[in-house]
This record gives sequence, structure tokens and C-alpha cells, in this order.
Amino acid sequence: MDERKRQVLFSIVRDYIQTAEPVGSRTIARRYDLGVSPATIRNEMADLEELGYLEQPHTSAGRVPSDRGYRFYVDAIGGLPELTSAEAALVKKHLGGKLRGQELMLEATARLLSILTNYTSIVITPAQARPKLRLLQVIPLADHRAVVMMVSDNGVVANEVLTIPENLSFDDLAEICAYINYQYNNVSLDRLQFADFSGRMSARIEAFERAMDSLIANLERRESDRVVLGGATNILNQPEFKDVAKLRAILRVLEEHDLVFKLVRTSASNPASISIGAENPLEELKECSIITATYRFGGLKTGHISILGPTRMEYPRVIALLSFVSRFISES
Amino acid sequence: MDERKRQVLFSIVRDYIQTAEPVGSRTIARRYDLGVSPATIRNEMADLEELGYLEQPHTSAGRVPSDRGYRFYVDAIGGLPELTSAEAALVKKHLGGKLRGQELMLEATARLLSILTNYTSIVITPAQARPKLRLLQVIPLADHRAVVMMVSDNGVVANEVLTIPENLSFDDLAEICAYINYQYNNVSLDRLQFADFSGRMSARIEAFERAMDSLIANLERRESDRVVLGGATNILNQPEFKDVAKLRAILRVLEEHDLVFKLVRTSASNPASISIGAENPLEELKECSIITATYRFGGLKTGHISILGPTRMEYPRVIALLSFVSRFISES
DNA sequence: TTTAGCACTCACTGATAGAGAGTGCTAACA
DNA sequence: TGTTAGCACTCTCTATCAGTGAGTGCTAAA
Repeated sequence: MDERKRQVLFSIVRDYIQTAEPVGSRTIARRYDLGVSPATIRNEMADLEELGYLEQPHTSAGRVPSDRGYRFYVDAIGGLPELTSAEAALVKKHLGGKLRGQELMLEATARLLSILTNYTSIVITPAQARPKLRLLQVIPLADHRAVVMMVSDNGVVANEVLTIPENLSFDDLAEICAYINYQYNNVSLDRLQFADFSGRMSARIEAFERAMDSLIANLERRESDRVVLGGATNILNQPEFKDVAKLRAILRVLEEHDLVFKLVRTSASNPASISIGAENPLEELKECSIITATYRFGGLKTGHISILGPTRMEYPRVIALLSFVSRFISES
Repeated sequence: MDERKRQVLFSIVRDYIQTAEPVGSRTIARRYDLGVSPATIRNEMADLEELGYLEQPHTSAGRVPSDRGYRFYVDAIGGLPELTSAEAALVKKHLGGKLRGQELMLEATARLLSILTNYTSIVITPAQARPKLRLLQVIPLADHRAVVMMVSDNGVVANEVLTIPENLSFDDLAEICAYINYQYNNVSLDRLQFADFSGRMSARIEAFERAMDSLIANLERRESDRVVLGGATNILNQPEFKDVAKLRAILRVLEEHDLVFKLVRTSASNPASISIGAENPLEELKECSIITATYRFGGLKTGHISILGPTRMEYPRVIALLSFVSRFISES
């Protein structure tokens, strides 16, 4: 693979990324100044196809990069591309300023990434390991209602509004809570069992038990990794997915957050964090690429941000953007 | 509009709902036993078209119901259709059992509705009016961190994890909270201003101020109506939307939760809560129908559940399902 | 009033031809 | 020996056209 072949390959990749049309030898000769004639380029293209970097949709069409071609291109980009300062400023403007809490921040990130790239963005919130009970508390409200809330040792809070049953006073509830706090403090959430507990009270307090179950479920869910999508419908803009069947396959994957989660995880464990076409584990996404970056909140909890787009993706720009954003939110 | 015309119209509507193909006179004569010949039906069809209940895609095609035709059909269904007992059981199985808290419950509802109908479901969570501060509290965690949480008088909770600044002890924080609780108890959230407050302390506590702002924003957001979608991609299954341009228009609307919210609200204020085709305010949805039902949590807070599908929707079934589900979740 | 018959309309299908883009090969050239 | 011009060839794409079939509207008979 000599220098000129590289140039030809890169020209084709770049042109195809821009136009989504198979690229012919004449186009290359005209548009990129390689100083050789179309015929020469044709010869190089034939070689590149033989080597597996290019493909031909049909005999008399131009060439299209193969997954391998994109891979070569991406690996060759090397030294992290820089974001334009205009875009960097945009990121700072939208994600900087007043920090608005983890959840809102991550949603804003997902939205921003999808707008800037015109692809679909995926944000995975950081997960905690085996949360423990830190505090259970009731707070009275009007109309015989009360909030019950539960805090984990990671500071995650779940809450539930409860109508206080007839046979119970608010003070009774408070007493129960005090007992639970005493008994179960710092106990792993998955080992809490409230069902048998309320037998200690004179009467069973069904409403309360149910609220407890609900709280635990809720808390565990919040503790676990969540998936936030941005611009899921951006795929509709890509010409390669104007076929409804393909669209459906991809959107169905995006609806299944479990799948998305695993996908991003495998992509992230990749050293380079870029999965191109068939490299990624889901058949449905064999015409898509996924780029993933990792961020850290407070130096501890790690999550991921990804961009999902067609294999014909603007790799340098997306890589630059993701690495910038992940650094930015890690620092703030 | 005599009895036979009604029968012809209904047959066409039903057939078209099932097949999505323009319906011809012969088909009606064969498939529905009206006791008259195709020629007669043709005459009736011509009349119905003149009256605006039917449309013809082109001269030599069968007839398709117009919005007005669907409207007539829907109004004529009258006395609420009943859900099959099998489906009712399914609803009970998935939404009954242990009540798992409002949020999870509503998400489960959205999912269930979309699966049962194969259309897109929209769930609007109930809104509260002008929430007030009920309680602010800090809870210490390990590693110099603490949870700050804020509870509104409606029992909605927002929380934020805070790293306690060097120049502050946990007790300082607790004291600040005590002061705020004393000073601002039962004050409407939108009138809280913490920025000037911390000037009272010896040093400005920026981290704390920011956490407060974040909490308020978060709380207000949670208090407001939220939109939960189920099966947004089900639209892809409808033959009338195999055109990507139409799809994009609809999915874009669904991505804008503000729009969806207004849409459901206008639909719900409709007495019958059914918007057919051009009846509904968004141009993009002029080939869709929306059916909305209202539910109440705890007898107070009202929210909505809707189904969005093509105008060619299985109205009776969807109406039955929605009214059953809304009753079910209102009672539980 | 209903129905049978019939001419007419129009989308859809498949075949065919021509245009255009692009290739691969050969032979000439530097 | 590498590069280039020329040319035949391939294949898709588009337009055109005839044939088919579903369905209609009208007319006249029952």
C-alpha cells in the first residue's frame, strides 16, 4: 500500500462520506488534485478493491469504501482531531454555565450531540455498585398523605406519596421508619425484606408495605445504568436508510434499551471505541458505526456517550466532538 | 342517509380498516351480506361520495372513507364497546398486582397500550399547580459528600449529591437548611431565591447555591406534566406510512414533547376525545387519529392516556381499551 | 327500484430502447 | 516501466408503450 493508494482511498472515503454516491475515477481526478489521470486512478482502484478496501455495487458503478476501508481511514486519522473553536464554544455554552444536576445535564448532552452531528446520540448514565440503605424518612403532607422517601449510600433518592391508612397515625409511620433505620442501616438494598417486618405492628399495614416494595424497585432502577437517546429520528435523514425495512430494524434496536446498553458497553471496551459496520455485534446495525467515549462524574462514577450513525460517518468530526464533550462533562 | 347507506358505509370503513386497500362494490357484495348486487352498492357509494363520506383515490379505484366517514362511524358506535375479557385480564395482569409507584406504573401503561394496539401510546403524567417548599434536608454520605433534597407540598422530591466544600462542615450545611426551612416553608417554588441568601454566611458557598438552583429546576420539571411514549416506532408498521417523508414528519412531532402535550390536551378537551385526521391541529398528523382518555390518581391529579394511529384505526377496540385502562389505573 | 350488461378509465406490470456513468483492456507514449 | 488516451463493454436508470385487471358510471331491461 503505497502513498498514492492511500491518497486515492482517502479521497474516495471522503467523497463518499459527503455525497453518499459511489465514487468514480473521473470524479477523483477532477475533485482531488492527485496529479494523475483517471485511467491511473482506475488502476489503483482495481488494486484497492482486490485488497478489500473498496467495493463495487455493480460493474459499471463507482467504488464505495468497505468496512475495512473505513477502518483503515479511521486508524490513519491518528492523533486526535481537534474540534473547531466555534463548536467548542457551542458546547461550552450549552453544557456549561450553571450545572443543573446529573440527570438534566446528561439529557442536555444527548440533545446537543444529536443536533451537532445530525446522528443519533446515546448517553449511558453511570452505575453504582450494590447500593445500601442510608435513610428512610416520612414527611407529612396535607390531606392525610405523606411522602415516604428512601436514600441510598450513593445519594440516590426514591420517593412515594402515600395516603395514610385510617388505622394509623403519622407518628406510627415515623416510628416504623425509625425502627427500620435502626435495623437496616447500611444493609444492601437487595437484602431488605419489608413483607415480614410489618407483622411486628399490631395490624398489617398493606399500603405501607407496598410503598416500600415500590421504593426499593425504584431506587434500584435509578441506581442502575440508564440509557438516554438523542435524535433517534436523525437516521431518517440518511439516504442509505430510505428503505423502511432497514429503518424499522434499527429503530427497534434503539427502543430496546438493554440492547443499546450492551452495544455501547462492548464498543467502549474496544480499545479504540469505534465499531464500524459488521464489526459491531448486532446484525441489524451492520450498516452503522458507533463511536463511544467514556466520562467520569466526580472522578468516580463512569458512564459513556456514543454516536450512532451510518458507516458513512464523519469520523474525524465525531471523534473530536465526543472526546471534547466527555472531557468537558468530566471536569465540570 | 337511510339504513342501507349506513350499512354500506360501515362495511367500507370496516373493510378498509382491515385491509388498507380501497374497497370496491364487488368486494362489499361478496364479503358483507347486504342482499343486493354490486350495481346497487355502486349507486349507494356514488351517493355517499357526494355526501362527503367517501373518497376515491382515482377514477377506477375503490372507495376510501373520508375523515367525515370515519367521524360518522365513530359517532355511531355510541354505547361504549366492551373489551374482550381476555384482554381485560391481560391489562389486569400487567398493571395490577403490586402497585409500583406512579412513574413506573405509567411507563408500564405506555408499553402495554402500544403492544396491545400496535399503535403509538402517549401517557401524560398529572401536573400539580404551583408547588411550594415543604422541606429541605441534607443527609451526610461518605467521602465528604452529602445528599441535599427538596420536597414539595405535593410530595414530589428532587435531590442532588453535593461534595461538601473544604471551608464547610456538615453541621454548617444542616444549619443553613434549618434556616431555609424556617424562612421559606410553604413558599411557592418560583419565588425562592437562594442566590442572595448565602451572603448571610461568612463565606459564599457557591457549590451549595448551584445545588439549590438545580434542585428547584428539577423539582419544577418533575411537577410539570411529563410525556411518556410507548411504541413510537409502531407507525412504521402502517402501510400508509411507508413513505419516509411522512414518517419523518410524524416522528419529529413525537420527539417534541411540548407539541405532543398540547396535542393531547386539545384532544382531551374535545367532548368525545377523538380527533380524526384533519380535525386535529397539526398539519403533520392529518392522516392520523388520536383517541384520549383521562385518568385520576388518588381522586385529585388528572392525567391523560392517548393512542395515536392512522385514521384507519381500529376505533372500537382502542376506545374500549383506553376507557378500561383509564378506569383501571384510576381505581388502583 | 333493482339489476345485468357494457363501455370506459386508470393504475400497475413487464418489455424494450436509449442515455449516461463508469469500468477494464489495449496500445501508444514518456 | 509506469502513465495515459481511446474504446468497447457493462449495467443502471428513465421513459415509453401495450396489455391486463379492477372498478366505475350509465343505460336499458326486469
